[in-house]
Amino acid sequence: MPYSIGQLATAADTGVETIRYYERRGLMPEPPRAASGYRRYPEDAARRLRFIRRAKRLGFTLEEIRSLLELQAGGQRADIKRVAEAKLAEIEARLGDLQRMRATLYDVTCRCSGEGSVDGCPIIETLNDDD
Amino acid sequence: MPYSIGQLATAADTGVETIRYYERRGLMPEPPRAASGYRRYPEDAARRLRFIRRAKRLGFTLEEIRSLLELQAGGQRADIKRVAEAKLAEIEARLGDLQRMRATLYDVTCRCSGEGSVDGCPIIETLNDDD
DNA sequence: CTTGACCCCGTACCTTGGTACGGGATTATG
DNA sequence: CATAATCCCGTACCAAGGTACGGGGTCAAG
Repeated sequence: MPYSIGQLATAADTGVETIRYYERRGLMPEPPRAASGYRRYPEDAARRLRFIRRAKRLGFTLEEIRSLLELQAGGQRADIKRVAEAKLAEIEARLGDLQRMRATLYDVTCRCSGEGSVDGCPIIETLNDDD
Repeated sequence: MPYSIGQLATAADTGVETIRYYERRGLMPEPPRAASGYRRYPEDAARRLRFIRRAKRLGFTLEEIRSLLELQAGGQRADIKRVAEAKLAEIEARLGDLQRMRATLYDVTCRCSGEGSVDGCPIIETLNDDD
């Protein structure tokens, strides 16, 4: 007994609009239709939606997830690994950026007494000083 | 001798459109105009643009920068510090998210041999397994 | 004094990941 | 069988931070 789009949305804890959006983006295959035009999803559709959600949590974009799903259905393990390693590198780069931001913000908030006028506030001075 | 918007853009290494956008967003004050309607920027306009760029590099949004600029021109140091501490907390939260992503991605790419078909690929299995 | 570079303004467009709206058809419930 | 819930489709809208475009006015050099 196939799912309607609403039942699938409930089963996968997502929105109907989201499923239709994923279909437009090529992440969900176009399902067969009833005579009325209603989408009829097979059992494994919910599994695919969960795959998408987990991949999102790992930082993959929808476009990347689309290609992971393609590779899952007919690619080499090496291709998958390449995609994952690229994402790992990207995340490490973002981590580096954020760590630099944190270091500066931490330094600057520690040095700010939090009392008095803004004149001489180390936070403002840091933003005004040359790099 | 005041800057034209193009000269200011060159001096601050930004785009003309960006300056006009910052003006609309309330980050740059509306400058006096020549009789022709051309904007005439005072000397310190470039300094303000550099302030904005540095604040962006620390992770502040334009809206937050707008309020930092307001506070700079008449606030208490405590207000500045509150804004900076909130941003620090936000960045630390994002760091936590990214570190969790990195840990999983690192684990999963290490466990993937990178050879053979996708069947049994630990990356794909991780994405298919229950949380 | 003409030509090109610059400036004006308003508006549309871009990315990413959806969400909302509206009008019309269908299905499920009481 | 009437009515509510669900579904269809296309399109518009949201955040954020800009970028691009088009039609027209202005300024500087040759």
